[in-house]
Amino acid sequence: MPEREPTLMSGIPELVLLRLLAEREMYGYDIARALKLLSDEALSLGEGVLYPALHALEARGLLRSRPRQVEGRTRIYYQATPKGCRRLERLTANWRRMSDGVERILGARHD
Amino acid sequence: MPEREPTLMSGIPELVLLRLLAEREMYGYDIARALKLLSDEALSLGEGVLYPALHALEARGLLRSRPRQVEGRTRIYYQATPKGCRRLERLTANWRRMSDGVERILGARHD
DNA sequence: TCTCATACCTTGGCGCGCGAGGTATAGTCC
DNA sequence: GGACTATACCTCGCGCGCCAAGGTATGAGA
Repeated sequence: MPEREPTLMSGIPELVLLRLLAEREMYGYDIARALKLLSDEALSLGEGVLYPALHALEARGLLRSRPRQVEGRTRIYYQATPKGCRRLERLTANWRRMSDGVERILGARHD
Repeated sequence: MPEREPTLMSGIPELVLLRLLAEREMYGYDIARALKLLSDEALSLGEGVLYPALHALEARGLLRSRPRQVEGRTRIYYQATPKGCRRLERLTANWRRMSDGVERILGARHD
């Protein structure tokens, strides 16, 4: 299975989720709050993006989850696997490459 | 018609095309070469992206085209309209916002 | 009891990037 | 003349993945 690269762009959810979860365990609702805060609203993933993304990443072995009971509520904590961390490195490199490319085109005079 | 914003990401083709064509007239084949060169291969739009995108942008009134005969070949030159330029400004601002958001998340320690 | 915050989830639509494939002319090399 | 490359345009269909909308359930405070 060739593990297709995400196209040109989009794949931001995958990138940022792996980034957050490579550092510490978090649960869905928490992630949503953190993203909004950290990115100054720019990267708020709706729940219709967030949860399916988490499930898909787990199914691909990039995340691992465990449920925890906290104050009578069930939370599902996710965390990046080693495979997920390697994937994160690749995606980060892709992002930089692509982002630099856009900046070069936006920034320069081309006449 | 609310003229929907492109989602989270993706819309890079629209952004870079408008950027290039806001400055000077170019034709398809030329654009493809320029993008590869300027972005160091990172942003090479295949023809299956490029031409449909140009047509769509023209249909929306963001580009204007005129055919020219050069050395026995027909080239179709495109150029951004004023409306296209205004759109470019909006998209550029969106890109910065979103790009900064990603950088903030990639760059920081979150523990 | 009502509402708000917390916490999870699915479904359907559809935009759009992309690979693959198609047409045609001009020039070059043998 | 035939083959090949570069130039120059185009379309079609697949499918990924974003997103809005809607659904369930618990705990806390008014």
